[in-house]
Amino acid sequence: MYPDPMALAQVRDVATHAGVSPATVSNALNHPEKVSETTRRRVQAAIDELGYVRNDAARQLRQRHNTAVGMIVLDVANPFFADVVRGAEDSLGVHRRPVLVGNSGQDAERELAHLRLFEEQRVSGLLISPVGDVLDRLREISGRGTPVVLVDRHHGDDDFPSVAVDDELGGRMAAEHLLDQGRRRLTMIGGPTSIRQVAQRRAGAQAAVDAVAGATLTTIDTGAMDVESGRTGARRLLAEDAAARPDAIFAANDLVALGALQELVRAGVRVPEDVALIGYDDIEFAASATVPISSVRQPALEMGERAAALLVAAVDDPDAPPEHPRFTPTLVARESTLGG
Amino acid sequence: MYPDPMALAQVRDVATHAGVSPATVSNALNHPEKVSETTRRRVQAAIDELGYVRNDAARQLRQRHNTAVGMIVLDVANPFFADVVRGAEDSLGVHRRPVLVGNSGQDAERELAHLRLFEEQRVSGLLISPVGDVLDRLREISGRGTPVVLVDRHHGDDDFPSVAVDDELGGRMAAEHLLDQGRRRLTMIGGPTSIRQVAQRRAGAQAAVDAVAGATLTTIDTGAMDVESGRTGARRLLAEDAAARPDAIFAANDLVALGALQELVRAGVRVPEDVALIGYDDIEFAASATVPISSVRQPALEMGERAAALLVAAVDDPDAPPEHPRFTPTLVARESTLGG
DNA sequence: CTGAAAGCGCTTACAG
DNA sequence: CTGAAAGCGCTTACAG
Repeated sequence: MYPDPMALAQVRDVATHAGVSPATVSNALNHPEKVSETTRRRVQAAIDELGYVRNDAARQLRQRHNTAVGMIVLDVANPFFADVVRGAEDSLGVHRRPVLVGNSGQDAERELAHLRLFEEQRVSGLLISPVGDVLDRLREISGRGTPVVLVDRHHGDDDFPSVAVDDELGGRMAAEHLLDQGRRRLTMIGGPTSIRQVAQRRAGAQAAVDAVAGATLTTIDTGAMDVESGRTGARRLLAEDAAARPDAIFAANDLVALGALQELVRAGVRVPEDVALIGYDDIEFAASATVPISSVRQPALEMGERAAALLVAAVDDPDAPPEHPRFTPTLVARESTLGG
Repeated sequence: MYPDPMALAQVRDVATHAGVSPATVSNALNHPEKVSETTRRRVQAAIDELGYVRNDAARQLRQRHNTAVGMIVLDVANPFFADVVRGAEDSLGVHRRPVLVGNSGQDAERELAHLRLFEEQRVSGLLISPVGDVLDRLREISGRGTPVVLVDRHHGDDDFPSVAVDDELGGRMAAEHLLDQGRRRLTMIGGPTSIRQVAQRRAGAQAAVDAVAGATLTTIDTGAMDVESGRTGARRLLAEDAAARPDAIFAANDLVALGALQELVRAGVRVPEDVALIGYDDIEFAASATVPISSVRQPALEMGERAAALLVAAVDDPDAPPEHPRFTPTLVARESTLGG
């Protein structure tokens, strides 16, 4: 079906060219200390001359070991996850492990496809921030020998290590901050609520609201968590009766907050005077928005680094008890919630 | 060195379990039309029961063909490239080709490492926006049979297809817009200038400035193109004598523009009254900045889609003459350059 | 429609 | 330090 790649040089060609055996070529490449200086140089010269490029599939098949690590994230276009990935890459780079990144885009099917692909590739480990209901699937994969580390998520009964931030606490911090500013009619924008992060942040906010008499929390489920969803959510909110309108918005993440802000500004609604606005993640762009956006900060880089470290530990010792480090979110108050 | 993965089920186990031969298992999986309905179901049942997961390395070795495509981008954390990747993924997904993304992070060494890894993996093609001086390297790779498509770059004498935007035109548009607003002392912030995009945008801006008597263009080379570089660049600019200060900034991309804006606002410099500011790429966050930032828009999604299409075409017919579609940038004027 | 045999391109014991 | 032989787990002609 596809054109045959032209005849590439193989170990045996290199061997012939250098006047040694294939085994020696392989040793020169993989165990240089086993080969004499002279031979090594002759082999290298032959490699350069022939433009030999090792076939990784054959190598992996024989070695029964793939150094690469697979990473599946909710949304690569979200700067928060971009930073988590960067943290993992930095950490794994030290161990000379390439990171293959798969983007689920909050789509459960794409998530499954990536899981399958990575397992077929026999990656040495898997880092994942799950969208769908894949815990059973992950248990199977892990049971077959591929270590799994959960990123940005933790179940009490998890069989695998995880790195998480206390989302319930974060949600509570966001809501308490809004309440402290005198706001009482809160709305949360984001979704889908089936995503654990969203549900937990909402639960935390609900707890804070319940503790204050007369305070309320409603929800606008946008089904996604990008800038466009923020715009949609804000539009739905603006369609409501102005009198009943909330006086504070808790956006499930900063992308949503940015979209909501755009729409509010366009509609002439003043932030924070008419509506206070707080986001989540504290991505770089929150601070430089039209109105600088308050946010609940998560340590993205550190989370990625730590997750990678847990994975390397699990690869080295599959029987070690799983750790579940938990990071604490911090509130970053800016103009969008202050001085309203 | 690493713990042996436990004995996973293999085709022969599935075959035994289903009471057929390994060849039939393989056919059931890869050429279902060659296998009877009953047999196919028995095989599938055995697969499910044993939790068989195909070994991709063995498959690839035998098939001599990898469907995956490798993509190397300058900076995954830049929303512009995130969109280019998304465009490529959308387009390649239709052809059922997974995209493996490698991030060079504007680092020539990481770029080479990814090139080597992808070629060893025998990816069916390579999409790359090059950082370093890798054209010779790419010619070798392409000569060995891996089709290469250049993204966001075009050399007149390229042996491979490419997708590009006219950066010189974009640079000229940015500068002309600033000049039209009555600005005369322009500064470009970005870098390194060794990156072709930066050099060409600058050349275009220079041409525009040269056409206007009394207009000048200076450069602040920041060595990188992220938000932090924008801050650094603006700080260096603010350290200059206020009288000699430029009245307009052309940031090499929007991340740099956002960083510069942050620093200017902090220093109490008014945008656009004291200094006009224009960026490049028109990422989503430019429009929602403290002061909405003017920008030169590049069609990121379309570029990714088109590049992927060219790659698929090159895979299907390696001897087709390379195409070099070129997109036209468009100016998006916002508050940061208007009404100063 | 099904199966026996060969082979993809490496690396790994093992013997020398 | 070097090489002959075996084998990693699949898929592909080919024969039946």
